Amino acid sequence: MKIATWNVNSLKVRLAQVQDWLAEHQPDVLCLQETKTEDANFPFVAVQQAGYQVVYSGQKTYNGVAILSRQSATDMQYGIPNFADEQKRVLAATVDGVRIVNVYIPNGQSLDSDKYQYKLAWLNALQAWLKEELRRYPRLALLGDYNIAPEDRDVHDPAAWVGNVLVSEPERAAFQKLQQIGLRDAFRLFEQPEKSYSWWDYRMMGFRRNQGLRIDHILLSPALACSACSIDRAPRKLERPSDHTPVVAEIT
DNA sequence: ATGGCTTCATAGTGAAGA
Repeated sequence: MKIATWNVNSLKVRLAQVQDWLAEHQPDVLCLQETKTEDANFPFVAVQQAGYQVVYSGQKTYNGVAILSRQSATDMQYGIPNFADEQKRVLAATVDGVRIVNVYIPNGQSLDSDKYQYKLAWLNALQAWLKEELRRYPRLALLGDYNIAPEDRDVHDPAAWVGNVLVSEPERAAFQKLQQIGLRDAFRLFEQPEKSYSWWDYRMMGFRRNQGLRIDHILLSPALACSACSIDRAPRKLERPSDHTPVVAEIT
């Protein structure tokens, strides 16, 4: 089963790229973040014509998540249970016996921002929920834009990023806490090229100079075996790309 | 250099992203 995650930074702008990517890679599941699309405007006909079913939870301007799947999704969960949040950042569903949890974790903006406190509280609620969810669904995959670079090797210039969101110690601790409840970083189960990133700043020719971060991840529960995991840089080279690129894993 | 791009909502710029 091939599963993937991609922050598209507006599904409206990136729809043709998503269609092309689906046709080329034929994933069983594709989790999208930052669709920035209200549910009433979701392009579900285009997705259906590409051969996929889809569930989505979106809003105007910001956030928005969707799960595209070959087989139908069941037992949908919108948002983190018992965690009040206007922002559409979480969508879970079961596909082919695998619990797919699609997350767009808050950015945090800066360490002194209220949004950073929101991010840490959000991560705490996510971890508490997933601990329960793993009991209900031993076969679980957590995919999405985490807005956390787990280690210095996931950062093009760690010294330049000190004191920034995405790399701070509390954020990395939250990531490790997800690993402590059993989730494994699929990407790090395999030998990978050095300087592997999933996001590059639009500015300063970030992609051309490979000044990026690895902040999009696929975490897998112990019950899921994984035979491959890679980052697909190709869509980042297209005209009008998303600043993120897809991460793909093959699980059984 | 608190910039630099891109998106959205909006109708000239501002917020937000990472």
